[in-house]
Amino acid sequence: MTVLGREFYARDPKVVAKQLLNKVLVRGGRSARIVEVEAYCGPIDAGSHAFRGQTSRNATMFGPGGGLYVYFTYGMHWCANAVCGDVDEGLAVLLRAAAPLTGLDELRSARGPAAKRDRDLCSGPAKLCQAFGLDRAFDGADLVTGDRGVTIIDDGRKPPRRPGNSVRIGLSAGAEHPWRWYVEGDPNVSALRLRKE
DNA sequence: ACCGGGATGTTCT
DNA sequence: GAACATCCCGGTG
Repeated sequence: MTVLGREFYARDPKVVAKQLLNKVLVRGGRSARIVEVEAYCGPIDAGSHAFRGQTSRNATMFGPGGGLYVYFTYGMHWCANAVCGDVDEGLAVLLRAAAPLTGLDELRSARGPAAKRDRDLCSGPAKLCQAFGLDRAFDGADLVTGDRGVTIIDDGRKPPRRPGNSVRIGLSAGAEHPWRWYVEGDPNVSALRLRKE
């Protein structure tokens, strides 16, 4: 039961992404096992918010690894990333889905009536944020120090030896990169929808 | 089950 | 003014 340290995040996000599978996101009494992630690789990645350089929106991505980058999208949703690498690199891993472990009542009440089954609580990046109450107020929090009460821990379960892999979901630019990984067979992994052209 | 469309507002062109 | 790292609901098979 150890909190992931700075050195865990200070690497290539494609490596960090795979290593984050089966780690546990914690906020207070709420916790869930991470089962689906995507890597976003800065200036070389047309699908990344960091592709066109630093702005006020994505500033957290350019901070040190271990930061929590929370952004607003589609007019109503929040998504959370673990920042990777070093200062000014603009690298991150999007937390896409998780398997609820503890604090189920809190997760349910935060998600509302649309979440009928436990697998509806955290089976998508915006659902996960809603379930954990992550919004603008958490952008820039430090996962390493547990700043603002959010952290990621290792409870001893190893990442899958052979994770599922695909292109990333919902992108137009950068859609060719196969930088999504997930725990094969987990019911909380979000549905793979192909983007209409 | 698998589609299609609407909600909703910030960000960048 | 368009795009957007999404979700939910109501149609149809």
